[in-house]
Amino acid sequence: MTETEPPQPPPDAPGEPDDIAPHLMEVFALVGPLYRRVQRKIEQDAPQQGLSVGVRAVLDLLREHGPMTVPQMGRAQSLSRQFVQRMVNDAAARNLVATAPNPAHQRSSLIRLTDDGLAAITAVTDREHALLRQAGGDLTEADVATCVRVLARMLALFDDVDVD
Amino acid sequence: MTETEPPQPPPDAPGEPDDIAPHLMEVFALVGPLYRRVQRKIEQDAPQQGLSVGVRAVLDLLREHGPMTVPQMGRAQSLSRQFVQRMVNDAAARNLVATAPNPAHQRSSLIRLTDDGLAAITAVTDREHALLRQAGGDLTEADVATCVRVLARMLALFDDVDVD
DNA sequence: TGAAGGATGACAACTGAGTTGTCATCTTCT
DNA sequence: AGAAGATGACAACTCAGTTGTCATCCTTCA
Repeated sequence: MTETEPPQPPPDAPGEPDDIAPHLMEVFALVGPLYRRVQRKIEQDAPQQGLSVGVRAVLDLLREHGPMTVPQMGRAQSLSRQFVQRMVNDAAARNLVATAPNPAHQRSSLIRLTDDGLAAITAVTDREHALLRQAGGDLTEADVATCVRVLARMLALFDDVDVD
Repeated sequence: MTETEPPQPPPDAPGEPDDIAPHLMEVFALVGPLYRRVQRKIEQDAPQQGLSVGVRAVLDLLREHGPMTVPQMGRAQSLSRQFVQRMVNDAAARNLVATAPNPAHQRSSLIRLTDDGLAAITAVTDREHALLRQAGGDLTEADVATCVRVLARMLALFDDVDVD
């Protein structure tokens, strides 16, 4: 980074020992740029597969969770049902996913990964694993676990923001 | 969250004790939804001020860093110069920022917060502080600091992704 | 059993963030 | 002085994601 200063939180009232709100603001400040760069990187990394972040998210979810319906995926990622549907349609057009009959629901079929889809998402995540291994450096698993905990906590805070 | 499962990283080769790459992938998985929800929340929270995330980022930067030029801000946030310029123009049209002559550069003037701008960004961040205080819960400052460290590390990884 | 109300798929229009491209002018470097 | 780079201005564009609407299907309950 060339000119990015570490954020200087405005001076605190020294009377409040663990008001962590300003520190959480730093997290926000980091999440924005990180999200943008990761998005750009994903596009750069997988132009041949033509995996948009949306399609990628769908494949990821299916690999981790097994076959699901479109609305289930939307809820799981707090994305609109319609958007997920569009991503699934995209993926289906490329033979990355296929529909399987849903025993529990006639109208809403299960979406599952095809072999092509599994190969595609595996290739992408393998590449990312390799990249992230470089990032490892001085970070311990505990550090990362803590980070995940903090982010999850913040995410939960915004849970009430609903969709659809 | 209703249906979000904790991500199940695909089984690892057990021979590598601290391959943290899969855990960093969890961070990715969290950053996306968090970014989206925060964005939505910012809009909801400040509709009266009409602060888009872009304008908000500009005001934030100016408050923390003092007057800067547009290209400096772009580099600091890894955003395109042109985009930042548009946000600054927006903000200037609402009298949230003003241009000051730049002693070091005739063409590229310094952008500074106006009183209105300071009031606006202060109001917004105060509201956010209040929100985040709720999130505090069982998180310690050390936790959050660790989180910031991890995110910063990941961000640095993507530093080469350049703009303009 | 038969509505009523909710969930789903399909399609379209829209917003907002952010980029890319281009050109003219201004600065800086040699 | 001249070349190369930085800046402002403006426009076109992409991409993520939402909102709205309608018709069909599923579920529940009186």
